[in-house]
Amino acid sequence: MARYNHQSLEQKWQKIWDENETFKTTEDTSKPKFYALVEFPYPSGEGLHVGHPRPYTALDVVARKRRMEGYNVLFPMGWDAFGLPAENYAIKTKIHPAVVTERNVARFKEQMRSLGFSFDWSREVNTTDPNYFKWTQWIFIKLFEQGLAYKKEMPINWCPSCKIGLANEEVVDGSCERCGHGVETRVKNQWMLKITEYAERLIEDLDEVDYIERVKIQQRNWIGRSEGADVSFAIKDTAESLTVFTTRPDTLFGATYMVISPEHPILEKLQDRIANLEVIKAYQAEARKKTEFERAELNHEKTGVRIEGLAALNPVNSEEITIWVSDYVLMSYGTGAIMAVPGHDERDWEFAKTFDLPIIEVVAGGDVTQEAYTQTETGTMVNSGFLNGLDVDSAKKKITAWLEEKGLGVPKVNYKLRDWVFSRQRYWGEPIPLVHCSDCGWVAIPEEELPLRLPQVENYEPTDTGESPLAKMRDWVETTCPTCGGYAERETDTMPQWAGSSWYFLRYTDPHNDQALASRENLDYWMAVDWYNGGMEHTTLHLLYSRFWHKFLYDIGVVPGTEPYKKRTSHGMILGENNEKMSKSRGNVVNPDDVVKEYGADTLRMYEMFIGDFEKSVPWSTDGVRGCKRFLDRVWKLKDTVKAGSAYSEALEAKMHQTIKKVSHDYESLKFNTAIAALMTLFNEVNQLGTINEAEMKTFLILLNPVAPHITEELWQVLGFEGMLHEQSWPSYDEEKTIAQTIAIGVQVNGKVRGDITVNLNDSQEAAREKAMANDNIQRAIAGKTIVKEIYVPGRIYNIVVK
RNA sequence: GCCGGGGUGGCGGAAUGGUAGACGCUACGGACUUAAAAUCCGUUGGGCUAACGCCCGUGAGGGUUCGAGUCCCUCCCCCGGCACCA
Repeated sequence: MARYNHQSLEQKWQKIWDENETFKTTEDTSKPKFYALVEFPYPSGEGLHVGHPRPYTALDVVARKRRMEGYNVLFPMGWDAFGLPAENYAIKTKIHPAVVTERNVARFKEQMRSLGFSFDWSREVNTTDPNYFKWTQWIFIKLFEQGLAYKKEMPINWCPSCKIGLANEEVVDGSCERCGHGVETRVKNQWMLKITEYAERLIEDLDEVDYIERVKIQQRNWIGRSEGADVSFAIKDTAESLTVFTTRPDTLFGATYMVISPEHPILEKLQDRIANLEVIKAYQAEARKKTEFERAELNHEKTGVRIEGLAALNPVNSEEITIWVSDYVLMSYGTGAIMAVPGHDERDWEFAKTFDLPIIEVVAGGDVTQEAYTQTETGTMVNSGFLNGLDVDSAKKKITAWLEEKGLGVPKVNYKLRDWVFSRQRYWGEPIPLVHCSDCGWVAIPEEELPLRLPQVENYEPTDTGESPLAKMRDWVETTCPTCGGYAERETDTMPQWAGSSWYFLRYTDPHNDQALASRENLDYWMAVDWYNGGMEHTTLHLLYSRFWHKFLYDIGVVPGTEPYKKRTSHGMILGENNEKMSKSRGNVVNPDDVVKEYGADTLRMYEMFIGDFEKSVPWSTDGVRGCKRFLDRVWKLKDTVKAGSAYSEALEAKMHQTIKKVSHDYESLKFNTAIAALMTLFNEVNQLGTINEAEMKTFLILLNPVAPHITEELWQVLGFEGMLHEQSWPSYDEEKTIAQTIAIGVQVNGKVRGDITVNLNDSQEAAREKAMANDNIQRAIAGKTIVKEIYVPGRIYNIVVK
C-alpha cells in the first residue's frame, strides 16, 4: 500500500494539467459561460501569505464545479504591479521597478501554481506591461475627450511620507490608507476624474446587481445621496445673494442666521463692505492651518466670526439675519454656505448657544431651549406662516413648490462623493498621455503613439515639492504639440494604482488583442463577470472606481453592459495564531510554501475552506491544518476498501443523496466549511460501515475534488476509474432519496425532550404515538398527568402536552 | 451620533420555529510500541446521581408559542462602515 505522498502526487498533477492545458479557456459558444474572478494581487516582495489563497481557493472550488457542470469557465489571474513598494525599493537599491516586479511576479506565480489553482495562465495580464497600459492610457484619453478628466488647482490630501496626493477614498481616519501617516492638506494642481457625474447611476444600478448587502450599503453610504433644495438668500443692499443647500426647507422660518465656509468666495467679492475684514482674515488663516488630523478629532467646539457689514434676508419673510463664518461649514459640500436652523439642527443649535443667537421653534414636539429637535416623523409646523399645522413631509413639498414658483429655490440632490484625485507624483505608474502646449492647452497624444512609455531615470526619489521624478527628464518632457506642432511639455504626474485595476477584468476576455482593449465579440460573450470575490477594503475604492469606468465605457459603446460584475462576495481576513493581524512586524506570518511542503496544497486548500465562516476573520491554527491532513490521509487509505458496485448501496443511498445536495448547495453559498463537514460526516459513516463501493467512491471523490483536486485525481486514477476526474459530470441527487425512510425523532413532554423513538417516515400519528407511549421514560414523565394535546411533526418531533 | 453585522463549549464553528453544540481542533483515558511520535478506539457544555436519570445552559431581562439560539420588545457588549455632509 503506497503512502499518501502529497509532494510527488501534487507535482505530478500540476504538470499534467499544465501540459494538457486542462484549464485553458476558449470562446466555446456551444456551452454556457461562467466568468469567475478574484482580485489580482500586487506582487510584493514578501510573496504570498496564507491570506491570499482563501478567496482564490473559494472561487477555484466554484470554477472547478462549474466545469463539471458543463460550463465554459473563465478563471484568470494577473498582476496589479504598479505601485509604491517596488518604487521605494528602487529608490533604495537603484534597481529598476520593472526588474523587481518581474522577479516578484515569478515568485507569486510559482506559489500560486503550487497550490493547484485552475487559472488559465495563457490569459495572465500585468498592468505594467506596455501592451496593457496602452489601453489604460487609451481609456484616460477617452475620459479626457469627454470632459471627464480635468486638471484643477485644489486642496488635496497629501501624505508627507509617501509624498503623494491621495484620493478621498485613500484617507482612512485622517491617515494615509497605505502607510498610516497623518495626512495634510496641500493645494495642488491635480488631474481629477468626474466620478461625481456618475453618482446617481452608481447608486441606482446597485439595485440590479447581486452584491452582498454590506457592500451595497457601504457604497450608498460613501456616495451619500441627499435630497433637498438650493435656496437663495439675498444679501441686503447688494446685488449678491448666497445660495444654500438644505435638506430641511420646511424649517426655513426657523433660519435665524447664516454660516459660510472660511473659503467662501463671497468674502473676497464683498470684502470692501466687510467692517471686520481683519478679524475674518485671521479666522481664515486659522482655519487653513487645521490639518485633516485635527479635524478628524471629535473636537466639535464651535468657533466662528460674525461678518459685520453684511446681512441676509430670509426669503420667506424678508427678516434680516446675520451672516457668520465658521469652519464647521465645508466648502466642498453643497454650496459652502448654510442657513442655520438652530431649533432643529444640532450643529446650528450648538453654534447658536455659543454665540447667543436666536432659536425659533418651527416644528413642535421637542423643547428647543434644551436641545435641537431633529425628529421628522412626528411633529407639526409652527411659527411658519403658511406652513403652520402641516407635518414635516407635507411642509417640505409645499415650501419647495413655493420657492420654485417665486424663483427663490430649486429642488436639489447632493452627494458626499467627491471627484477622484487621479494624479500621483511618482515614477512607477502609467504616464498620463497628455502634453501641455502654451497655445493649445492640454492635448492628448495621438492614439498611434500609445503606449506612452516611462523613460529610464536615474533617481526615483520623489521631491518634497511634490513633483514627480519624471519632471527632471527633460528629454522626455519636452516634446511637440500634436495639434499645432509647437513646443509642448508632457504631463509628469502618473496615474494612481487604481487605474490599471479599473478595467483588467475586460482584458482577460481577450488579453493579447492589439487593436482594442478587447474584441467586442469576446466582451459580448464573457461580460459581465458572473462572480467576483474580493476584499471589503476595496468597496469604496477599486469596486467603485471600476464600476465608474465600466459605465463610462458603456456610454462610449465599448462594453456591452452597464455593470461589470453580476455578483460580488467578500472573504474575511486570516489572522495570525495569536489572533492579531498577520504581519512581518508581529512575527506571526504563516508562509503557504511551508504549509504546502509539510502538509500539501490539498491540505492547505481544504483547511482554508474549513477554517470557519468564509466571510469572517479567523485566526490560523496549525492544529486545524493537521486535522485536515489527517482527513486526507484517511481518505487515501480508503482506496484499499473500495468494492465493486455501480449503484449506491442501500445502507448509504440516502446519505449519498443528502451529501450531494448539501455539498452542491454549500459550495454555491460560501459555506465551504459545512460542505467539508458534510463530506467528513459521510466519510465517518463509511468508516463505521467499513466498506464503500465504486459508485459511492466516485461521487465522494468528485464532491471533494474542487477542494482537494490533486489527491482526488490521483485516487481516481489509482482506482482505475475511467478518464480523468476533472472530465466527469457533477453528480446529481434525487430529492426523494435524500429522505431517509426511518429516522429517530425526539419525544417531548411539555416541550422537554424525554426520549426518542425510531419512526418510519410515513408512519401515521397513531403509529408514532404508540411508539412514544411505549417508551419507559415517556411513561414516567406523563404518569399521573392528563394529556391535553399532542403535536406530531413527521420526521421532526412528537410533543405531548400534559397537565 | 447614524447605518450594517455579530454575541452559542477550552478553541474554530453547526443548527427550514422542532432532540442545541454537526464537523474539526484541544484535553483526557485506552490500544499498539522497549519508549516516543504517528495511527486506531473511546470520553469531552456545567451541575447533581452508584445508576436509570434529573436540573441548568445559546450576552441580560421580558413576551409570543405545544415548542425559541432562531420570532417580537427593552437593554448591554464586540466588530465594520460613515461622521460638523447642512
